[in-house]
Order: sequence, then C-alpha cells, then structure tokens
Amino acid sequence: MLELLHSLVHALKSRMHHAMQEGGGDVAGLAGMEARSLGFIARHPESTQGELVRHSGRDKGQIARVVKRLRELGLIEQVEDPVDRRNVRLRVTPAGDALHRDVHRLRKRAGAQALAGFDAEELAAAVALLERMKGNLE
Amino acid sequence: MLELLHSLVHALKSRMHHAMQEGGGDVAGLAGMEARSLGFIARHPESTQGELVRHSGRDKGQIARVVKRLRELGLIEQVEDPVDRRNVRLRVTPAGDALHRDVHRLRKRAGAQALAGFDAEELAAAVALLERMKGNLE
DNA sequence: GAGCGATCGTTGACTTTGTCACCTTTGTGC
DNA sequence: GCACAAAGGTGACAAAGTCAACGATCGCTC
Repeated sequence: MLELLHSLVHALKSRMHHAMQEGGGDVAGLAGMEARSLGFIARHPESTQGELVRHSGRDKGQIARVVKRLRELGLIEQVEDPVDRRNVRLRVTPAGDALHRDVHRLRKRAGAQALAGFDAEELAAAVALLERMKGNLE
Repeated sequence: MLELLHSLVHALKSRMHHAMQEGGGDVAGLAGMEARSLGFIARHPESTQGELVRHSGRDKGQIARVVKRLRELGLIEQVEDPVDRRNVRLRVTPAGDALHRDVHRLRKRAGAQALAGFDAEELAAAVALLERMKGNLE
C-alpha cells in the first residue's frame, strides 16, 4: 500500500517533470516544488509564506528558498502586511500568472491520464479516501 | 488531487523517517530508499537489480548506488547468475533480514495510522483505485 | 569467429528536495 | 522595559533523482 503510493507519486512527478521540460519555453526553468508553490500562490493570493508551509507540509526553510527563487524569476511579488510586518503576503505577477496557467494545463493533462476511465463517482471516492488518510496523519 | 497525493506521500515519508530515527538502533542508519529496496529484496529473493529498477520505477543508476550501500552495510549479498553473467541476483543476509523485519514493523505501524478507521472494503477500494491510476501511467 | 546491437550494471557530475539548527525582526503580554 | 512567541531567512548538509557515458556480457548474423 505504501509502496503503491510511493511509486504512483513518483510516476506522476516524473511525468510532470518531463512534460515541463519538453513543453519548452519558460516552464522548463521551473522545478517541481517551484511550480507547485506558484500554483498555491496563484490560487490563494495574499497568503503568507507560513500558510504555504502549513498547506504543503514542507519545511519553512525550503519554502523560504522556493519563494526567493520565484521572486528572483519575477513570477511573484511580496506585499508588506501593514498590520503585522513580520508577514509577507505573496501574489503572482502577470508573468507568474501566465506561467501558472501553462503549468496548470500540464498538470491537468497528467492528472487526466492517471484518472483515465474514472467516472465522477470514482474520482470522488478516491479523493475522499485520500483525504481521510491525510487527516489521519495530523 | 495531485496536490493531495503529494502531501499525503510526503507526510508518510516524514513519519517513516522519524520513526526510523527514533526507533534507534540499526534502522536509524538506513535512508528511506534503502529501507524500501531492502524490503523488495527480502520479498523477492534472487531477483536482479533490473527487476528492482522496473518495480520501483527509479533510475537504474540510483538503484545501483542503493544496492552498493546495502552491500557495504552487509545487509544483502550478490550471487552471480551462472546462466547470464551480466545479471546479479540479490538476496538478504541474516542481518539484512532482521533489519528488514524492524523496518516492516515500523512501516506497518505508519500504514495503520494512515488507514485508521478503514474497513477491509474501503482498503480494497483504495488499493484498487490507486492501482488503476498507476496502471494508467504505463 | 568477428562484428553488431541490446542488455545489465557501474560511475561521474549534477540538480532538486528535504532536514536541522540557528539567526534576525517583529509582535504580544506582562 | 522585559521575556517570550511567531514569521521569515540562512548555512550546512543528507537524501533523492536525473542524465550521459562506460565496460562487460550476451544473442545474433554473416
């Protein structure tokens, strides 16, 4: 079971990685974590780095570096939170948004391939089971 | 969905990693991939490195290094295949078998926590769905 | 048997991901 | 003011993954 999950996720990562390389253009310069983080920021504008940390379950140091890289690439920008200046609110730039759409397209395609032959009911069941598992680990 | 899978697997990895560190003793010296590969060899004695590569989906170079490390740790040993001398058949040593049992215990515990509240039917459904997804990617 | 391509494993060089321990800055509650 | 917590940043490192090249061996064919 654990093995199965591992190899499935590895296969998905690998697919996405190759799709991003072959897709060429700007997406090729993004690493997987960077692409995923960009996606989170695009979906949750004005969120802080800490929220990204909590949502992804990754180390905050790692996230700090990923965010730094995305900023250097000009894909996101930071806004100071006037209320609490420790917080850094993140949002995508137009360039980041465009790139995010490209990534999203590839991600959707990879997901669609993995879920080929699933009807809505099965998809919902899969998501529910996975979410219960994730919930069990918190 | 992809995000969900990623974070679930990440959480599982993290659990296993900590369990192996805290468990102390010899398991603490094993990295995750090493532990998983040891498990495969224990479950499939006399298999070749190539079979491990195909089963895990990992790069053969990576597997070669993992196998090398396991050999240096005295956990597995190689037997020359008399028929095809390119093949190297792998099997666990007594020490490797003992360690494998420890790892298996920890893995089982981590899996049990993730699957808490699942009845046999749900478990089977989850495995079936995941296997279909994995199959779709080949 | 010599040549040729395929397969198995090995190695080097490298990038990405993850982990841990510390640090600074800022806010909160005495 | 002070101690303490929280947000983020950095250094150092370990683990994981990727790619390309290589030697050895095998199967096949001429």
